Amino acid sequence: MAKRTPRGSVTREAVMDAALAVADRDGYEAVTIRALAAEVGVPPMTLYTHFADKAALREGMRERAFEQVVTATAEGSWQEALEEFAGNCRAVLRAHPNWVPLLAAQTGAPSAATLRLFERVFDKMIADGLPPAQTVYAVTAVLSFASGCMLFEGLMVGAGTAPLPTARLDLVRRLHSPDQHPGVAAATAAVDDFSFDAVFELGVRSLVEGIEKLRGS
Amino acid sequence: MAKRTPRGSVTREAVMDAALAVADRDGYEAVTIRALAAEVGVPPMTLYTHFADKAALREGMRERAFEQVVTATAEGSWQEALEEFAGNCRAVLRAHPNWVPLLAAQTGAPSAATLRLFERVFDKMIADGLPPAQTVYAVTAVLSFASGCMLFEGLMVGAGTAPLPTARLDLVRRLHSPDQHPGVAAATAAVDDFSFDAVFELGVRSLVEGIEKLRGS
DNA sequence: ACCTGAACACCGTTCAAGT
DNA sequence: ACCTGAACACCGTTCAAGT
Repeated sequence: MAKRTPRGSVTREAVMDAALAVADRDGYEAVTIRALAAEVGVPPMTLYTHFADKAALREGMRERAFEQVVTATAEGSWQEALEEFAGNCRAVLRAHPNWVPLLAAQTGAPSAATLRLFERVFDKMIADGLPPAQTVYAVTAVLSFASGCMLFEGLMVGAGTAPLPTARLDLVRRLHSPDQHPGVAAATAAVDDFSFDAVFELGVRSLVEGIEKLRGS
Repeated sequence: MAKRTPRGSVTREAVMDAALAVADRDGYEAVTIRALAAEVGVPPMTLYTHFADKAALREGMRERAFEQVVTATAEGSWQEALEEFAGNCRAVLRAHPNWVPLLAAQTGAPSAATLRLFERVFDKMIADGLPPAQTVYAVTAVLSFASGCMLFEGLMVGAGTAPLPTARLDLVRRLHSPDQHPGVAAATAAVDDFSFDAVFELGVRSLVEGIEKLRGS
């Protein structure tokens, strides 16, 4: 599967890191084969030694970025592990808003780092009495929520370019006619400190509590 | 803002519907200006009468697709309204898996249809005693989860091309070495009827319950 | 004034020429 | 055998020529 590294040349990891760096600096769309080749310092066609096509490049970028999420400690309850996991997703994507589109990339086999994280969480949940099957549901739900949250936040604040207060103001301003939508106007007017952090925490906490209830079933 | 429709030509809505049809039939990537022009039956450059650039086209597609979600009834509690809303998101995206990448498109002003939905949900939540500010958090959380769920499902089953049991089997097969990850292996082996529907329902229910708790605060 | 054909500056990828 | 330059078939968009 994995092509061997051409002698004396860059590694696959270095290529993926360079691609992530280009996305960080110039935007997700700027990651072209030619631009990446310039970044790495090799002729464009040489890059195909490290991936089959552009979809494979994106998948490699996504997996490489995900490895930064999997820095969880081995301590604590599964509840804490799940919250830390979600929090790491958020931290990484807030630090690198241009990586958000990678969430929509096709997936391949999970990396060893990913499996190590799942292993730890699954073990804790089973030890706590959760039905083994439900652990998969739990992790899927939390990961989905975290992904959707980041996607939605990027959508509303323009991929992290605007500060959060601006996002709220924009939301209010976008209301075409407050007269026709008094409920929306009242709700948005009452939010004077809207924060995606709060939405994120509310969601993760609610999901964890919902999962906890599965213990008795 | 909106360019006026050229006389005797197609409307903006028709262009967006045609774009959604192309995505449905040939895939999201196949929606090029030239392919869309052929679908509509006009010269490529004529399309720029209806949108400024490709990003605006994608935004128009997303908004148009979202209008299919906003078919909620006016009856029932806000809990039911939120669940119906999330369910509609799921139904539309499962019927049109090639539209999933639209979730990552930049957003513009919400359409009148979107506001009408929010209006209804906000009104119900406020009438039920929820703090007005929290209603925004609630809707954001549910919408984020629904989006993330569809994104994640599309990621795992290849944008709806594979049936769900296959998705589970793939998940298990992707485990590099079951020996090294007994917890993961046990958890996935115990899941003999993994269903994204169940994850979706678990998540939506948990989020709604988490929001309900805000009533007293 | 509005519409749109031709042209431009890209893009991902093929393939055969180089080594 | 492996690497990669040139070439191909696209792409979104500009712009000036048409009406």
